[in-house]
Amino acid sequence: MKLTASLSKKNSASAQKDKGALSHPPAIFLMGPTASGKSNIALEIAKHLSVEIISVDSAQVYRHMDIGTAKPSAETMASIPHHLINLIEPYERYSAAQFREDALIVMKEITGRGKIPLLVGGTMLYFRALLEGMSELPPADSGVRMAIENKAKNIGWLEMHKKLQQFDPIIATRIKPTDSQRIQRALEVYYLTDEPMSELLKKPRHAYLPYHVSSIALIPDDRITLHKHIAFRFEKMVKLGLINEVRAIRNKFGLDAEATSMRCVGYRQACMYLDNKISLTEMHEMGLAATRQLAKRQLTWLRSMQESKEFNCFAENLPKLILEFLQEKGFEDKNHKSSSD
RNA sequence: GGCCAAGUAGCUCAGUUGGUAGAGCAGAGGACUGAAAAUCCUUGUGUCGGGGGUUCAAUUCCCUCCUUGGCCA
Repeated sequence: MKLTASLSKKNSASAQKDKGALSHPPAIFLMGPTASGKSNIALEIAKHLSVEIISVDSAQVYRHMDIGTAKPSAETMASIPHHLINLIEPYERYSAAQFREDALIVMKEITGRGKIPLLVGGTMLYFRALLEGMSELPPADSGVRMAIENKAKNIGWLEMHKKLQQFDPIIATRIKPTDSQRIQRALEVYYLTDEPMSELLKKPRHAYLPYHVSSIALIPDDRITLHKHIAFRFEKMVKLGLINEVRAIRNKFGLDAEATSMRCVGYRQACMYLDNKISLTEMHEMGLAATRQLAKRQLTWLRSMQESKEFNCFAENLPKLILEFLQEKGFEDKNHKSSSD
């Protein structure tokens, strides 16, 4: 129960940016690894501020995937507006770029209603896409991707990497010959645009975010406690019927283990179990490990973002401290509006 | 109680014809531009169950004890 750090890196540039940003409407970012208690804090904030919640979560965009993605309950969603949840079917595709687009629209709508957008989630790439924008690159093209994949099946990704080296040596040094996914993307961009991806990345990004953002990161100061929360939550999901949920989705849509949605933590392991690849015990163990690894990667993101930005970190689930922090930032409690300042 | 097998990294197990040991998984750290809950990189010293013996040298061979399985009583 303590504040680990309240870093606010104030260089002249960011101070200047702040001044300009004052005219912008406010927005709150609440980030944290899985099972860190983001949702509860968000609800606590919602009791005091006029907010609408935007989910920043690459798994909650899928419909029917409720248990394993820890979606808020129907009651919660009814009592306070939630956005960017249940957008697509499990066989469809979403992306960071799509998120940025969607989030900007929803944020504008919320602001238009005189409310504050509260962005809550653990998909740090999405947060970054929103904050820093994305380069102008072509969207995924399933035809091109399939062609690349088929070629790779024949000659192997190492050879594909060598190809990439010819088209775009700069990006090829950045991408490891083992990183099939990024090799595929870089080749895809080249085939679609006839330009090396590294050139396209040099051009200025669309980074416009007309909001005065206050960022909060929930960083548990004790990994063991986080792991306990993760274990507790995963077991709960299994008890609630995670495996049945996965079975139903696969029956309904005929998805195989290759589907992006079925690669989500928990879903992937449930698929392996349903395909008789692993036992039930192994499903538990592997699901837990995958969740821990996800949390670790999310924390890596948070640490690296912490170094580059104004960023306020809280150790534990401390609604009170966070509300105080938000009040310092100028947010007024809706329950006693006139009293403050 | 008798016989057999096994005890080596957090876990599962290799291995050393005697020169103090290494894989997978887990864990930790990192990268990250339309799949990101994805994809990928780096990272392995541990009384080789305890004690004793043989030996220049034992985790390895011998004896003994302990523990855990299995079989027989």
